Amino acid sequence: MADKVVTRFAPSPTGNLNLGGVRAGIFAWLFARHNKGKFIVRIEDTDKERSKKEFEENIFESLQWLGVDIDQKYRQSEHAGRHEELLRKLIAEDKAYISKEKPKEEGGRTEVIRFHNPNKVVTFFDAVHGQISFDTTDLKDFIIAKSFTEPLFHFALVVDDWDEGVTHVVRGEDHVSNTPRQILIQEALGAPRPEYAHLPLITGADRTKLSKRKGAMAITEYRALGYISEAILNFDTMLGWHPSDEQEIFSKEELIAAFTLDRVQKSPAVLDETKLLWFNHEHLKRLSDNEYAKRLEQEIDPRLIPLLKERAKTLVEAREMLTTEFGFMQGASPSVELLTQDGKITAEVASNHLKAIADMFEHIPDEGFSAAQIKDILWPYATAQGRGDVLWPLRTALSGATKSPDPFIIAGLLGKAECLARIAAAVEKL
RNA sequence: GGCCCUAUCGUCUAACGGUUAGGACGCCGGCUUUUCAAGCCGUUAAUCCGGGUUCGAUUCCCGGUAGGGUCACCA
Repeated sequence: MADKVVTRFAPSPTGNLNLGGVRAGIFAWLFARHNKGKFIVRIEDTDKERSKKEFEENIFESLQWLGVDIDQKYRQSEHAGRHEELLRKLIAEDKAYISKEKPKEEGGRTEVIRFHNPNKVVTFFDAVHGQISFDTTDLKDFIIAKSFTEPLFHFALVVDDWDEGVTHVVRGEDHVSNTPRQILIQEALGAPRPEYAHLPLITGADRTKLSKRKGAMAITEYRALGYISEAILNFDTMLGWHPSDEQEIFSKEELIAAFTLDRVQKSPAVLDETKLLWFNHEHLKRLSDNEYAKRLEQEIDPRLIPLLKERAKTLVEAREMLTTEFGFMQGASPSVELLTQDGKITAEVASNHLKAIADMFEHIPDEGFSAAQIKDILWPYATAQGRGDVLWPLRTALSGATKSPDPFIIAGLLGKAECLARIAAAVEKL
């Protein structure tokens, strides 16, 4: 523990980052930040056929959006010289050799570099699973490079982790079975063994690993759907990790302060979008009004923000509400059916109540025309006359909508003159 | 199939040998300023099975079963 903690996230740029993939990055980063260590992102681009620039960009864009700050960035291909050097060294020491092969496919290569497997049992300690042992004999003399300039990821990864001083390898559980061969390479190279922590997988409803093929959404798609980064970060962390108390909503700083590897779950977790929606709403509610407006990225009456926070679970939903539940801000033209609740209230009753309300409104001074004030004045009347009969016509006269906030809030928002105008228009129709 | 990992409400999880097995999401029901949300209250719901160890197992051990991961000249 004397050494400074160094972790890394090593994605291959072969697809957009999804909740499963980024989880390894988040945990490695959380662990580094919690221990005041260093966090590295290394793009594993040794597979030139499948690696794409756009995916690399998507990875960095997603991390940045989530607030996962990076101390150092590498690209594996930048280290080709070093990989070749150590490949030659291993061969010189007879720990690896050039192997003649019969090509598997048309035009395949006839030579590859294989590792001299010492055929031993490798035991390592995993921070989440405890001790794990493998007999590496099954691995045979596995291939570590296609050629001196084309190392395979097992080899390149070990070299890079060593050179970059990585002390803790935090990654998905799908890598446990890769670990023994990487340890063998480390030992041949004389590289130190880092600590390992293999995270449980995140699965879809079918309980298999999340993958783009099965429609796992990219982080950037969640953003487009109106999710905010605080919620994604919090939710993704809670999938497979749990604090010692019952707190559920965490800010980024709280997550860093609370995160430890020993509270990481051993078993895989199913991704539940419903709970994500709840997390999103909770974090949306916690945003300051200013911040909320900024995230909405559109002009909005600031008085609407607290109401939107209460009702909308995503930013997209909030934007939609501006034209539905809050469409009354732009005007209202209720039908007679709406005003009378499809005839449940007679036109005469509705009309009389509206006239009475207009009269009461007239007597409220402009500066006292607030939701609370209006309610105080109207409530006794509504209670005496039948709340449904009074409040429904009023709400629909003002909103023209089946769904809206309550009539007092609407009235406060519209102001006295507008209310009187809309009530008069409704009375006219009845 | 070999090897490895895992196993508590539908889902995320708590309980590091002794609890009426706790919380959250969802569902359902109720209440509320009788629209729609939100909010509040409540209900429903779980230790995979079988053996041990122990005075006592969700917890420790073994076996079974089930699920997953991995077995590339991908990462």
